[in-house]
Formats: sequence, structure tokens, C-alpha cells
Amino acid sequence: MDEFASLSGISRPTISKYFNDPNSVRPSTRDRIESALKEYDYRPNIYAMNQNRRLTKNIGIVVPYLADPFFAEIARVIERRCIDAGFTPTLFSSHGEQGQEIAILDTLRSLKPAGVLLAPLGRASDKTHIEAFCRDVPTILFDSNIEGVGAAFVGSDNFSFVSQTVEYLSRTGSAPCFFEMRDPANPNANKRRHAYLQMMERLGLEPHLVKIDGAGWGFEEIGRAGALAVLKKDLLPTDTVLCSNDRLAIGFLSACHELGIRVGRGQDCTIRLASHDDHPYSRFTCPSLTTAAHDYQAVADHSVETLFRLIEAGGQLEKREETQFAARLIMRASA
Amino acid sequence: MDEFASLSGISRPTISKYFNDPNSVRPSTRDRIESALKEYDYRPNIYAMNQNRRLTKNIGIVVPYLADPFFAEIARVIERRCIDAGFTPTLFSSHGEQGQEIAILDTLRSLKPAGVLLAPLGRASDKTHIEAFCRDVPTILFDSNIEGVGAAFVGSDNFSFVSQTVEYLSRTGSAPCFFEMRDPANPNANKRRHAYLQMMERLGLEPHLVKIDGAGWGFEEIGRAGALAVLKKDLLPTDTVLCSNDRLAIGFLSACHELGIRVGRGQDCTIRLASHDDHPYSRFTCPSLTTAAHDYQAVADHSVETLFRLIEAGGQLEKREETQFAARLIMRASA
DNA sequence: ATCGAATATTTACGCGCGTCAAAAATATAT
DNA sequence: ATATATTTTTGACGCGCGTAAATATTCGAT
Repeated sequence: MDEFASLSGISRPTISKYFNDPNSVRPSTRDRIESALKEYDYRPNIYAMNQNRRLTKNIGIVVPYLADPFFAEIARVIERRCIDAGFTPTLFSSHGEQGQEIAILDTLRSLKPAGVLLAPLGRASDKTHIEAFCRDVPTILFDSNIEGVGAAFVGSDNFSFVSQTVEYLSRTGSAPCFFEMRDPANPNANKRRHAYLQMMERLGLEPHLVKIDGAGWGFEEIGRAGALAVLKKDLLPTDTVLCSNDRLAIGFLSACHELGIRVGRGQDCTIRLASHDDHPYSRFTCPSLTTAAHDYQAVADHSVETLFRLIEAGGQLEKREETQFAARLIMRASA
Repeated sequence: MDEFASLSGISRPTISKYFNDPNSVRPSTRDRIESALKEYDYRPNIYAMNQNRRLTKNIGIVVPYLADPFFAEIARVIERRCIDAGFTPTLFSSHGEQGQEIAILDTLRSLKPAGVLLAPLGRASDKTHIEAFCRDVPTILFDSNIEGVGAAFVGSDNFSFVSQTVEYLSRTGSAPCFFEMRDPANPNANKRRHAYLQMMERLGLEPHLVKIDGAGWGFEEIGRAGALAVLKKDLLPTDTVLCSNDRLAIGFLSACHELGIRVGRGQDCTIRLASHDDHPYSRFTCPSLTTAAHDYQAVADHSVETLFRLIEAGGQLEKREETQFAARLIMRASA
């Protein structure tokens, strides 16, 4: 930097100031620096930069399972927003394991990030550890909430999801049963079950929960195995099924196909199937999946926006914020 | 570190040595450090550590499109290997854009990584830029090759993929036509087309290429639109279709379902469909997809192994290595 | 031309650690 | 016990940059 400073005819502290924030120097100076930059293509050492800086320009993005296109997609949108705002996002996946989530948080801590966007594993999370992390690092939770932890939570309004699908299904045919995992890893699943029960009661209909076994993040396989078990024994209480999420529904469809059961609204169909999330693949299933869609863009935008607000406020909001976005019902062929 | 050194009763240079490589100090010293570590939970500042170190313990992993579960899956396996070997992997996605790929490479350069595992975009890549990068940073290419660039390439043997599917399809029914994008973004697609043509000639069969329009990384939608166009105009030259990759096939299946065309081996089926990649979702499509599977594990293992060899050799291998793993035919319901 | 405000320069220190050389301590072999 | 090899300590310097205070320069408006 010393060398570059002499070559460009500008003092080193000013160069340093420029790299911290190009707008903090006079336009004429900025131009001189930038033209010199092109000529000598100097780049500051990020390690030395971040060493003494109280705050880096790093932002950590943590998702529970990146092989799930839902998280891949939302991470992509968030990443883009951070880059546009001049930050350097780093993406981490917990791969569904508590150990990984803890390791990531530890790594993140020593990265001195300006802020972190964290979608926790859920039930598998070490809540004490996350809480301690959030006390040290400005953190926004998204997708999956942990009460009272982090400066804010941004997610989807599960009641809005389920109320729309239940209302639609029961209005256009028989009332749905609710197909879900017995021990869901994600708190959203519990909220959806409650919403289902609540809606059914409100509509004066009898609720039916169909709980299937299985652990881990291979939801398609779990849904498939569960559906095969239920269908083979003819245990389905109704001909209309509402899956807790699209990945289970994808497995369910696979099972139906294997058993020669037709799904959809048509005459020859014996089951109607709907679900939640608007998973990137749900429009390509056979039949395409009727589902309640997240407002990906809104969740991503508001998460990032809130984080920036948090950073500018010095890592502390007046009070913890919770924002939940409504779903949009997407009617396709499966119900 | 100074403080921790006095507290643990060991000199600072020895502590520094320990963090560089715990095995470089005597076992008795190591034990003393580690017990002190537990008591005072000190963690060295990574920025200061990396500043003067010629080589960091960072490894960069770059994939072209993370929202594609295929890349998410292979990235996951690679990430795990790096962690187990004591490195700190960082995952990047080019999101299908040349600008992003270039930006990632620039970021990576200033991260002074010990090595990089790069799956290039392919046709959209700025090959000159990548070449320049590979001269400065020890880099292994995977999935998609660029001739002569990087210290090594690890991928799949496209001929093995296509020869097995073509052989299987033509042996068990009519010979396949080849369904692909007109301008594929990935060099593997071109190799697969050549392999198809070569295999058909070898078997004395007439080849048929079905080229569909579309750009970008939304392969399912492209496959679906292309299939709809072809099927509606009844332009399919044969009743057996071999898709260049599974994502196109997923779109193709979606189109078939919409048009009421049954796919599979059964009596009532009019089309057989097969494909390549063994995409994580290909076993859940309706019908499940007959496909040629990558040896994910082998590609990931060998990539990482080669990178470690490269790092230990000081960033230079004797000569550029190219390794390609054979496919495994997975027979499912679609063909 | 003059003056106050905004901006740039000079000078200097410190961050947390890597690393080197020489000296001291410890382990291993004889 | 002695000699040799290995490891640790001591002391010191430097990495590339952030940052602070005092000083000098430039800018915009009168």
C-alpha cells in the first residue's frame, strides 16, 4: 500500500480510507486513486485489513441443508443482496448435523463478521450455543425461529400457508388429512400441524393426522416410504391429502405412481394431494403440485434489510422483531 | 497469544508452532497446551495468522450452480473431506454467471488459499481469466474440463455414461434418439452427443438428434418446453428417448404427464425415457428415471486427494493429470 | 482576496501473529 | 555419565494495514 501510495501520488492513510469507503474521499481524489488502481492493479491484503478493523465487511449465511433446493434458492437471493450492498457473504451449510452447525458458528465468530443470517437446524440445534453466539455477533434468524434468540426473525407465516390450502381443499372437495413426519426436525412443521387442527376446527371438520416414521433430511424418501406403508394398508382416512411440505409430497407422489394410484382432480383420479413451500421442483412433478408458496423474495429482502439496519445500529435493535410473510396459493394439477 | 502463553507456562513461539501444526511439538508439550486451551479457551486470530503465513489452511470450492442438487451434493462430500483433513473449505457458487465466476476467483485470490477445487461454468467461463488464476493458485478442475488449464482434472467419463444407456436401450427395445439443448452450456453435453453418435454408428443404428431451444440453468423448464413442442407436433423420431441429463428428463416427464403420454416399459406406455447423472431426485420422478450414475464419492475423493497431493508438492504436479470415472447404469421404471 | 469548513498529509504507534537466530533446556543413545 | 540430537525459550523484527493527532492544503462562498 505504501508503494502504491507513492506511485499514485496520494498518501497512504487516504488510500486506506478509500478502501474502507470509496465515498469518504473527495471525488477528484477518488478518480485519481481509481485510475492508478487500473494501471498498477494493486489489491489490499484482506487479512491485514480485517485484523485491526473493529468490523469487517463479511456476512455469514448459514442454512441447515444446502442440498435442499429450497435453501439453495433462498441463499442465492440473499447472497446477491449482500454483494450488491458491498459486503462479502460466505455461505455455510450445517448439512443437517448439530456438530456442523456448532463448528460453523465457531468459525464464524473468528471471522469477525459484520453480521450473520442464520437459518437454524431446528430441533437438532444446540440452542444454548446459538444463544451465546447471538450475544456476541449481530445475528438475524430466518426460516426457522428460536424464541427470543437473535436480534430478529424473518420467516413465513405458517398459519397463512395452511389456512389457504385447507380452505381450498375442503371447499373444492373432501376435507384433507394432514401427512407429516412423526418427529419433525423443523419447528415450522409443528406450527403447520397446529394451524391444520385449528383450521379444521374452525371449519367444523374432523381432523386426521397421518404421522409417518423416519429421521434425517431425506424427506422425499421418508415421504415415499411413509406413503407406501399407508397406502398399502389402505389407512388413508380421506381421499384428500395435505402434506406438511413439498418434499414429503414428492415422495408421496412417487409412491402413488408405483402403486398405480392416480393423483389429481380428474375423473380417473382417486387422490388429491397438496402441500406447502413451492419447492423449485414442485411444478415439474407428475402431476404438478398444488402448493402454498413462500414469498422467497420478500423473506430474503427483509432478512438482509433487517441485518443492515442491525449493523448500522451497532448490533442492537430496540426490541426483537418478528416478521412473517403470508403464503400465496398456487393451484396446479395435483389438487 | 502472549497472555495465553504466560498462563499456560509455554513460550509464545511454541504456541504459534502448535497452531500451525499440533504435531510439530513434543507430545508432552502438546498435552500441556491442550489442557490450558480447555481452561482458558483461547483462539488465535485467523486474520493475523494468515497475514504472514505464505499458505493458509483455506480451500476454495467453486461450483457453477448451487441450486442444482447435483452440485450441492458433490460440494457437500468435498467439503466434508477437506474438514476431515484439517482445512477450512469455503463454498462459492457462480450462479451460472460469468461475472460471478470472475468475482469469486478474484476474492479467492486474496484469500490466499492453499488450493482450489473449481467446477467451471463451461462455455460461459472466461477461460483466459481462469487460466491466469490457475497459474497463481494451485487449482484442480472438476466436473467440467478446460483443456490444459489447472494442475489436474477429475470428472466423469461421458462415453461410459452414454455407451451404457445407448447399449441398454437399443438391446431392450428400439434405439434411442438423443434429446438435448441446442447450445449446451457445459462441455460434458457435447461429449455426450459425440458419444451417442459414436455408439449408434458402432451398433449400426441410425442416430437422431433432437435439439431444443433455451438458455440458462433452468434445465427442467427448458426440457419441459422443448418436450411439449416436440411431442405436440409429433416430431419424435423414435419411441425411445435418451436425454443428455436428468434435469432435462425431469422436464420431459412433466411434459409427458401433461399430455397424457405414459412413460415406461409397461404395455400401456408409449415412450421409454432414460438419461444421465443420477440426479438426487431421479429416483422420485414418476416414473422413476433410468439413468447412468456418477460415482459421486470417487469424483469427490479423488479431487480432494489430488488437491492435497498438489499442495504438498508445492503447487506443481509433474504433469497435468486427467481422471475420469465410469458410470453405473441404474435401471428404474422409465426405460 | 478572504475566511471557515472540508479534506488531505505527515508522523507515529499498534494490532496479533509468523519467523528467525542464538542460547538454553530436555530427551535419546552410547 | 557423557555426547549428540531434538526441542523449547529468549529476544527481536517485520508483515500490511487501521487509526489517531497535528498540520497543511484545497474548496466553496462571501
